[in-house]
Amino acid sequence: MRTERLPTLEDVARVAGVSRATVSRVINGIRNVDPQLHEVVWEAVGRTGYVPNRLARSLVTRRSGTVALVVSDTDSHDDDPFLSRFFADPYFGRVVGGLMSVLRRQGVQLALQIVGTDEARRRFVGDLRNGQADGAVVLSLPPVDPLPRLLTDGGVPAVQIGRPAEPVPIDYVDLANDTGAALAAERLLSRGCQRLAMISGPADVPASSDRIAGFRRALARRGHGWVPIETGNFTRDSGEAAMRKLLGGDPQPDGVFVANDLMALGALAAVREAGLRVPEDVAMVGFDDSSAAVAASPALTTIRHPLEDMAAEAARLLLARIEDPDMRVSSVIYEPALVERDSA
Amino acid sequence: MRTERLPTLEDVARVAGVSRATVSRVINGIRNVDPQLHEVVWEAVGRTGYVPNRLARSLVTRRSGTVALVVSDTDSHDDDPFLSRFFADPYFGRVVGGLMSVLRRQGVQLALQIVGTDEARRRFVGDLRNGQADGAVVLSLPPVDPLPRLLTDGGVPAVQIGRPAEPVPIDYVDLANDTGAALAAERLLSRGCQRLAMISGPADVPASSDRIAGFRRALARRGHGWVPIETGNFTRDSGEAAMRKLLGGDPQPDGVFVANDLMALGALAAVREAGLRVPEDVAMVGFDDSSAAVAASPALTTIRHPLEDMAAEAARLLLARIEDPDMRVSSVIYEPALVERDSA
DNA sequence: TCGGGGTTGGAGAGCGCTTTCCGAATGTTG
DNA sequence: CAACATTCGGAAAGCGCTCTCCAACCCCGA
Repeated sequence: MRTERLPTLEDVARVAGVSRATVSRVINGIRNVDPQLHEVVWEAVGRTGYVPNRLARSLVTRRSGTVALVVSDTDSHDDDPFLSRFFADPYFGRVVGGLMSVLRRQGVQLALQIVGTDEARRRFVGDLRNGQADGAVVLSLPPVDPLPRLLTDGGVPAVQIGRPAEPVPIDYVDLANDTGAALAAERLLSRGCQRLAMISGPADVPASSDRIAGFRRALARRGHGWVPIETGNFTRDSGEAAMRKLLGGDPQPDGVFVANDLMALGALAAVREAGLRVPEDVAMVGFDDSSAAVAASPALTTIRHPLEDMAAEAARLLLARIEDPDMRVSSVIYEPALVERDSA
Repeated sequence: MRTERLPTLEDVARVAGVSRATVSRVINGIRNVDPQLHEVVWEAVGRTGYVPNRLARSLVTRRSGTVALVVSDTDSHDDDPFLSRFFADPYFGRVVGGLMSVLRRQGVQLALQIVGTDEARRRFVGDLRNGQADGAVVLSLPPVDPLPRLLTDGGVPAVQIGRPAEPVPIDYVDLANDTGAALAAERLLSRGCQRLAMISGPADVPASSDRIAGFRRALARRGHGWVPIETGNFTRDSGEAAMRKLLGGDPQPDGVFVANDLMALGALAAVREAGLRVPEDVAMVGFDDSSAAVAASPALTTIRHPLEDMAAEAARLLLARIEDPDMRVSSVIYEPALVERDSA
């Protein structure tokens, strides 16, 4: 069976006794076709087991029925351990799941791309302009990423997940990171914590700086001034290290907002190591509501965000822009929620 | 910039003052081309910003430079909550990461597909035979899946991750699930547990039945007879329920092997609820070494498997089969390892 | 000087599909 | 019944590329 040629339009046409053009019309549901012929053609399609060749079709229509999910990284070469960690994190899968939930229904395919160099980005944009995919969902790893600009300049429909660090006229969906941080601050305050602190992510990534800003602003509004902030890099170990530093400081914090659950896991360990209890001595709220939050002990009070919904919206936005490239550039911001558990 | 046509081979040829054919030869690195012309052509390519149109190229070469990662489900229709859980699980991402680590290096793209119905499967195979992708990596969700057979019958290069439930002449990579279970059994035994039990996954999925068989066999070899086995479905809650049943039984187990970490989390809760301690009263070993294992309290002793490596090997296997479709069908089995932590 | 073998590069035929353009057939009206 | 509008289906021109032929040309020995 291997090498046998698949039936083409031509074959179906022959079987149905009509021309290629007619078969094409029937398959694509263009009216102007006698209902009788219509039926004859469909039968021939069934009989031959014909499956349209998407490649050939795309070549002429300039529509591929595919969108690309592009992970944009900088200077990453082949064995980037950071990338591998990125894929292992549920974040990636949740995005894919959210995208798929809407794309699938529209019969749109998802192609995955990683671009780690400027050359790769250039080719990627070229491929899209060549019709390889109809648009792109962008996942930026580095804080500042040239890709969104390249895409918009190239006239490629694109949606970014997460606010772009630099202003670029691109559609995006994002989380109200500042609101989430404020939620955390209020939680800590309302349980009576006096000496707050924060463990943040890298200050140059937007999600991170928004969380810092939101936390600070919420405290300021409640009359609290400066608070110590230690910077981690979203890994467990960096959270542990940061917490150690915080605990060694003066005053020792009695309430900590940690910018993601993974770091909070490390922070929890550091607190335990110091012989202190959570939440009695140090209250803690995380961010993400990852599976680690439930597994942690004590279970983590944290901030949940609807990543699947966000990704689904990104897909819808992208589809809309593909349909109408002149649509006004827009962004959709989702609100996070506090999940109360045992750590604060 | 939006609608401007991209340069084609023809354009490059005109700029370089040669024929289309020559440019094609240069781009594809076919010798037989005067070094001087070679240079002229490359310069023209640079000057025009030419990017080959993959679609057009694939149409004629019947090679797409793409492989498909297909998630095969049955009777799943649009909003399958199970599917969404599947994507949120690190399993999916780790597979993608592993695949990408080798595909990327070869300049091969990954396309993601979900097929939930027989019709979808049929079209999928048709698309592949039409050259949409050069091969497929199969991830089967249901215990028995018609897709592998369809693929091999259609002569489509394919590799499955995980042993197929029914014998199908398809390449696959798998984990020595039985060895992993045996490792768990030995650990429990060697710490002096007398009354062992197991919480398994659905008995009809191969990974699950292999773990059951491995566990039973290891115990038998050490002279232990029948042990109670409760069946869960790999979710946290099912693990909790199963553990409750086990604890209500007689004799009450003092050592439990749980077929994945997520269920172990639930089991841990059930033990705590019963007022018992882990590992003193009940020792527990999980499976997967997921991030939940570290976060759990006590941290889970568990079985680690090299999923990224397995996926990478799957990619290599697939590439090899694409290269040589007549290659002997093969499978690669990976050995798991015990990760000692606090629960056993 | 001529002919043979080996290179090079161009012309052109597709890959499988969509879609414009037209002629034929049918229906409608005065 | 002529004149026109309307519907329908076929022929054929591409979409951008690869690759098989084949003609032109080179170098060499006879």
